[in-house]
Amino acid sequence: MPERVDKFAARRAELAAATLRTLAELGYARTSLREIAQNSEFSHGVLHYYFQDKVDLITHCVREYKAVCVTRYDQVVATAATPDELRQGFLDKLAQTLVDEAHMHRLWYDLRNQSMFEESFRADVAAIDASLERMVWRVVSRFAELAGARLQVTPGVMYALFDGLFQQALLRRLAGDPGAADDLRAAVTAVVAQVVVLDREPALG
Amino acid sequence: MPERVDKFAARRAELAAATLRTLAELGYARTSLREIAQNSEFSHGVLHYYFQDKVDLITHCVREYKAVCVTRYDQVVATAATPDELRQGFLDKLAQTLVDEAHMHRLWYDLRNQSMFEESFRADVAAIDASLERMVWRVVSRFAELAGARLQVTPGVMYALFDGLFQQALLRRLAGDPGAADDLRAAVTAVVAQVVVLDREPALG
DNA sequence: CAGGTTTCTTGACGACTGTCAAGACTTTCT
DNA sequence: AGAAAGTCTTGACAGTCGTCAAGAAACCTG
Repeated sequence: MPERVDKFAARRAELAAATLRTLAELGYARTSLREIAQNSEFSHGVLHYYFQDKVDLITHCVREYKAVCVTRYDQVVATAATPDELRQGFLDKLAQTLVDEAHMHRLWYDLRNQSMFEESFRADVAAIDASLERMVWRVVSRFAELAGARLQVTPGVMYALFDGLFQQALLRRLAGDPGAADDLRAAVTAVVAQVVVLDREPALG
Repeated sequence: MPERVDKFAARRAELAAATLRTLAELGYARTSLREIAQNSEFSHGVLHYYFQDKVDLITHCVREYKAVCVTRYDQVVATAATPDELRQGFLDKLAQTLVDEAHMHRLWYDLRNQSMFEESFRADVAAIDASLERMVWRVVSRFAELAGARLQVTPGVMYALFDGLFQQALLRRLAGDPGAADDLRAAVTAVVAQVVVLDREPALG
């Protein structure tokens, strides 16, 4: 039994990977099951053997996607010993993933947007969004700790700010703007400078 | 001739309105020409009489959408005489449009996301994004002027921050969260407090 | 090797898509 | 009035879609 279920799970993961590739390439609106199958080594019928229907398939993919994303900066957070080291490491990874995984990021925004229309995605998307928020908060709060500073905004606001900056950078990047990554670094740096305030130095009177 | 072209333009606008209604309701992925026609008083064939194809139709709608959005806060900016008045008026309109026009906003995010996949939308979407950026900047720079304060971020960064906050609020609002609007007001207020700094009072040492 | 189970392919179904041409209806013009 | 131009409907086309059932192929177990 355990071997059977492992093989079954492995196939599911294989097909999920093909689905994610296709979604990242074409977007949700133009991704079909036959196209997904062509991006795998199987035929289109097998998808209904491993997944109940299209929503089940995509939901499963979104959940897998979560695990990958959420740990992106954990290494940096764990090893950085100074605020500068943490900021540099974070900005490096941020700029790198903007460039290297642009297609996956646009997929995430696509699916998050679908959840505004399709009730069925809403719960999973909200859970991932919350995970990303915690991820950002881990980075920023650790930075404040190392810098001996206080944070002037809540985790939710912090995440929204970073997400807005990243999304704008992604739009520019996908439009071919070569300065997108550098500008993102500068923007994040500037915003952090406003929002992270040294102890005993309140921002506004 | 001028009457003819007016009538033609009026029909185009009428069909464009039906298209926007449909897109706001179903999202880009599930909007078909027949569905659009059913939301108008005409049959599906007429769309190809007034528009070249589906992309032409949607592009035209996106351009019309722009004109509506971009002037949302102009009145408030023009009439507000104090920083508090401007902030109150801006926050009121912001919270109101979040609730009243949630469907149109999710459509905008949907189309902006499509531009990450479809080259054909990219130029129009980028133009609208730039207009929105200028709109935000008109509000914020006027606020700084009234308050005798300096802005610590660029227009692009400012817009990205506001957009990120608004998008998170929209997600929560569409998920049924009744506190989304109030939290958006609080978040924007908090961020502005960090980013708008009184003259001769630099933010960080 | 035979028998049964799991896995995968094939082909079909009804429904839906964008597009377009043929023609009917309406309006305008002479 | 009739002719012409503009407007709109209808129905069809070639595709594509998600889904599923029938059966082939591969695999494991006896």
